[in-house]
Amino acid sequence: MKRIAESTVRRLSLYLRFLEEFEGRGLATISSDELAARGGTTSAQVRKDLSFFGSFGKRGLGYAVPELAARLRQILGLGREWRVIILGAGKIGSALAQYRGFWQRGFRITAVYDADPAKVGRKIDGFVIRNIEALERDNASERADIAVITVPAESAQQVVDRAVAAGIPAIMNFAPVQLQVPDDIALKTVNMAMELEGLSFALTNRD
Amino acid sequence: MKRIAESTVRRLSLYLRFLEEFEGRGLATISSDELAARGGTTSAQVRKDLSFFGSFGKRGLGYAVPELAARLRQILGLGREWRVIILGAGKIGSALAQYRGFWQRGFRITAVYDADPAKVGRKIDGFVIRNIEALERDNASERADIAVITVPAESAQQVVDRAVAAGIPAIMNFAPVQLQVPDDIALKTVNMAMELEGLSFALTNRD
DNA sequence: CTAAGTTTGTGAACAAATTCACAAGTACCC
DNA sequence: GGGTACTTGTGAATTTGTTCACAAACTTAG
Repeated sequence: MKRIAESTVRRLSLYLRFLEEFEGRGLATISSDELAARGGTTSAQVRKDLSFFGSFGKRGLGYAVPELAARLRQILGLGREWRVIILGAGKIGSALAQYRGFWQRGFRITAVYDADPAKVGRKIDGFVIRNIEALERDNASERADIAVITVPAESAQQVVDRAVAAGIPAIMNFAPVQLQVPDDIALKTVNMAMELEGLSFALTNRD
Repeated sequence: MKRIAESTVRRLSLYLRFLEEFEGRGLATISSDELAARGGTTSAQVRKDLSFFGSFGKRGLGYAVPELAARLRQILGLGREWRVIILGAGKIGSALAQYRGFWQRGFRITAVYDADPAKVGRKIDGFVIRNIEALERDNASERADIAVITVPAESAQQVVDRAVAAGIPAIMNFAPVQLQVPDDIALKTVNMAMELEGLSFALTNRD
């Protein structure tokens, strides 16, 4: 298959969200124009994005809402459950552990780890915080799909190295650093400081 | 000035982080090659990014670390303090209110709001949670620069509408929805569900 | 002062992503 | 059944972003 741009994947994710909303309202079909208006893009963009994966619409009519939603879920790999562990039981890690929105889309948090002996053994939302020293051993049997990194910047690289060594194939990084991982590991970084600086730039350089 | 791509701004932010690290180690100069290696890009990209704003280097030598850092801070608008309010005192909002990393870069959290009467009046990290009904009134005198939206998806649009009506010119959105704002308002959305779906896609469609 | 060795800044070439534009289907009405 | 009104799917055109490649400028050594 042709390589798919990251921006395309993000938009598919958006489209799916809208489709689910329409599905809830019981609408049967939707046009690329309606999807586009909702997502702040153009109808041509919507059709091009979908065309990478096949042709799902009916000319003159549009797309069948439940079918397109099902196809997008399949494309995005949301037809299964993903096992997610959280590394770092600080403020952000704890907040994510308690966030219900993930469960809904098939992302199951299966464990929370921390390096601080004072935190290990305590509970967050039903999870007993485990010692990060046990990560490799635990993961030999528990096999997580995604590790969420919420440790301080200073220790993020060594924690991600451990996660990779333990065989975890995807990393979602919240630490404000650029992490190095092997090519075959999927990595996404959410850097709030960088986003704020983007706003700072926009506010400073507007006409 | 020519329009600057968002990707360029993100990289400037990265470069600045590295420069500050180098500054801390007392290094006097750095080449575009060294900066590039650190940020996972190319030296040509670094030079092109900087060239939009002027020419800061010395041929044969590289860039003076403290000077380039200062220029980048100026370009990104980090030479001043930004007043930030948090709208939504749930798990994520509270975690952000307590996060120290923002302060360091000049983003000062000045207030936390919530709509839930049970939360209003309580304290988070020294901030008394205010009633969101008071937003417009408060902001007439307090004039925040950036509003961080951490309310549930259902109420995010109405909250952002209020923030815009109150005269806040920049929005950082953590609610998992696509917000509509006027053209002259700066908006960044961090959607964790979407990032996770990106990882799901990567894990599903790798060779 | 000259020669050798670096490294910047930038137009030009290239690649990637988006938008255009239109033929080819489909539905609906009379 | 024929005509009208829509809407998709997709090559081609355009725009945007990245990489190349090299002259110009500077440093250092002798």
